[in-house]
Amino acid sequence: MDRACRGRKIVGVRVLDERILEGLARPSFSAALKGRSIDATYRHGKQLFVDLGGIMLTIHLGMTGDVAPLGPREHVPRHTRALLKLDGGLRLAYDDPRMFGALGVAASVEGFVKDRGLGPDALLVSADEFVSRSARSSRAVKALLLDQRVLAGVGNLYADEALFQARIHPSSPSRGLSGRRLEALGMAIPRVLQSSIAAGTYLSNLPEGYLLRDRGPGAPCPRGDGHLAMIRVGGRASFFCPACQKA
DNA sequence: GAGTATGTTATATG
DNA sequence: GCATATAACATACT
Repeated sequence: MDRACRGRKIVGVRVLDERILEGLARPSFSAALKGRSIDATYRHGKQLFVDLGGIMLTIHLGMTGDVAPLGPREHVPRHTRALLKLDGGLRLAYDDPRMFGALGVAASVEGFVKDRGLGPDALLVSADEFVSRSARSSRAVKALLLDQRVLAGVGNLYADEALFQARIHPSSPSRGLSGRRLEALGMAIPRVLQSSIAAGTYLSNLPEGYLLRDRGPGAPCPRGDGHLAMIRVGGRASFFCPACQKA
């Protein structure tokens, strides 16, 4: 998106379904964006920001959202909820079947992060900082990983992977874990995310030994320690190896 | 029709 | 007050 759109001017805004707008209505959203140029793009956790010089367009993809630059003849995706027309004939589609994502406007990245109480970015966080933010909680460690106020950017799948790599049972209360264990988890988080990026987010392209390459009930443990089990933690399906991730 | 799904948040319950 | 659980959002798929 940055490559395709940086330097372009927004010449038209079409909101096809107003329900994806967060905190403002169609007319003010369009007015805020129209005529502005895309200066830069930023990210904090799962939240995306498009710097329009003075204001930020905020984008969250939810579970099924996608931002797609479209060529002049290219078809608009089926569940496009908003369409930005850029100069030079380029269009940018926000496609989101389940509409769990959202578009909005914010004054700055810092302000947005503060307002939402988002934790540090999971890709950049140090193991020490992760440990200090999670060590004293009685909550299940997986619920902490998914709590964007503790750490911003880890979702259900990558939480499972990081816990597997650190050999931690997903429902362990984090305060019962040794400093060493928590530190191993803190180191696993950015490593897992980097691997996923390197794999183009295709789970089958992840390195050997990753649980996510075959995450399903009864799938073999990549370490050869039996097979995976599924439980619910924090309402989310959680796959783990009962043999190497002991409670 | 039931149940599931890579997310977040408001409300309910213990 | 705290933590956890559930519902809600909307669509696709098995």
